[in-house]
Amino acid sequence: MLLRTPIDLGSAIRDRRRALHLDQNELASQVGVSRKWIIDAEKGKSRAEIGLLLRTLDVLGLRLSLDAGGPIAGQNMVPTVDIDAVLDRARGQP
Amino acid sequence: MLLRTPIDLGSAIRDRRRALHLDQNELASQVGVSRKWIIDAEKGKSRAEIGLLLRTLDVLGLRLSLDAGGPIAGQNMVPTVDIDAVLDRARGQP
DNA sequence: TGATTTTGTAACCGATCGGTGTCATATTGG
DNA sequence: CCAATATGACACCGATCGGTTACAAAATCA
Repeated sequence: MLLRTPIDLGSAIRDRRRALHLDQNELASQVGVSRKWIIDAEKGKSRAEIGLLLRTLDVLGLRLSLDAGGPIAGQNMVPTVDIDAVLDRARGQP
Repeated sequence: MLLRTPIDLGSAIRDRRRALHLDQNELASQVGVSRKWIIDAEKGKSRAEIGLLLRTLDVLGLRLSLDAGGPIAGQNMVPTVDIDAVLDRARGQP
């Protein structure tokens, strides 16, 4: 699943918690946070701490992976060329 | 790349920022945060807000994906069986 | 249906956030 | 070498965090 917003993350947490048949209290105590925090996180709180979120995903058996946005769906097309190398080569041949 | 800790995330942010030849000020203004925040985030601050982090990854053209931990490296082996279905079936045959 | 469990909301609190500004220390370029 | 740029660290501030407690609403189940 692709994560774009905190709401995506919250939904994933809630779905996974339910799939594992855990209530908010169980999850909270396993993660080491209050039930209030779980509620907010599942609502997609944008100011939630990354550390607590990572611990939550770990407890839920969810893995986060990071990679450069592909050219297909990428709204951030980034060239792979090494600009410095290109310039250095250009300067070497005046 | 696999993300386990906020430090992993911070390193990825720094590496990507440098690969794009952005300084901390450039990145900060594009993300809409202070340079102080970029410094802390790259250091792997565990209490950084998820919302700002997601915006940062977006600016850097990095994508986050989430999936259930596989059985190979998984320290959280979770059975796929639907316990409720199993129990319902058991009750159906007394 | 009634009883139990689960979930949502609110107020209060100390702790910590992120922004701003400044200065010192690398690091880079000529 | 010096100058310019980039990075790190610090103090100060208002805003907001997450924890706690309590109560109400909703969902679940016999």
